[in-house]
Amino acid sequence: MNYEQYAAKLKIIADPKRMKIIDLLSCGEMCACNILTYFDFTQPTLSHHMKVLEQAGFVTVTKKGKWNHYSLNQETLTEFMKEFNQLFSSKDDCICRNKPTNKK
Amino acid sequence: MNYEQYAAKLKIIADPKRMKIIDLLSCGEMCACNILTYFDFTQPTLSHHMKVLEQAGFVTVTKKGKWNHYSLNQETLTEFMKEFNQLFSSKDDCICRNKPTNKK
DNA sequence: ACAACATATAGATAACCGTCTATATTTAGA
DNA sequence: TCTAAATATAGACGGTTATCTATATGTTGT
Repeated sequence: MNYEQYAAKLKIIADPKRMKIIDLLSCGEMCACNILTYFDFTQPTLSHHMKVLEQAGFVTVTKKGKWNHYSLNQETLTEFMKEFNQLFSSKDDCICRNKPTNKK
Repeated sequence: MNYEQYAAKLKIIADPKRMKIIDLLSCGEMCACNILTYFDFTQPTLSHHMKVLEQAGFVTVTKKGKWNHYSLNQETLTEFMKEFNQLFSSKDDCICRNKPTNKK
């Protein structure tokens, strides 16, 4: 488990707006202008969030004419969830099994 | 699911140092000065991280003499994981089931 | 070709946060 | 009671980021 790497992915999810976007997409694809109706921020802000989600691999975009259709990347999400579930479960290679001698 | 509330909790976990602290505690309690030996930041910084983790309920502290002994709050963590697993699974009350008519 | 609509980019701003140094507080032992 | 060790607090700083306005780019239909 690479802390830096996984924390970076978690940070992308740990935003209420992006969480809501993922929830919106969980039942099927939506175009950007439709997603936008669920929020009170501006179009460039949505564009920014979608780019972040896309670059992290959580979301896939397909351009149809002037519309961007977004959908969840289930593979990435499933893998991400699996990693998360292992985060706090005890593991053989846990660093705490290799502690230096306790001071106290 | 309250996005603001859950995102706030997620943000606390989404820090590589705090993730490592949780990993360290996953095999049992440790005192602050011992945890500190695993990092290259200063003691006040650790104090800050522990306070954040404690206030979020992820970690419990018991003071023994001059030492602070920290341990994971398994109840909170388990509940937190459960919520996370429901995050991206389709739900009856998902907002996407209540979409306004698609523009396109 | 032009108008209208969907999206992207650039640049600015304000808030948040992880970290530091300096210092205070608390506790144990000599 | 004095010293040393563990921890907490205060305040400052720099980097990141979510947001905005203004504008550009791309696409469709008339």
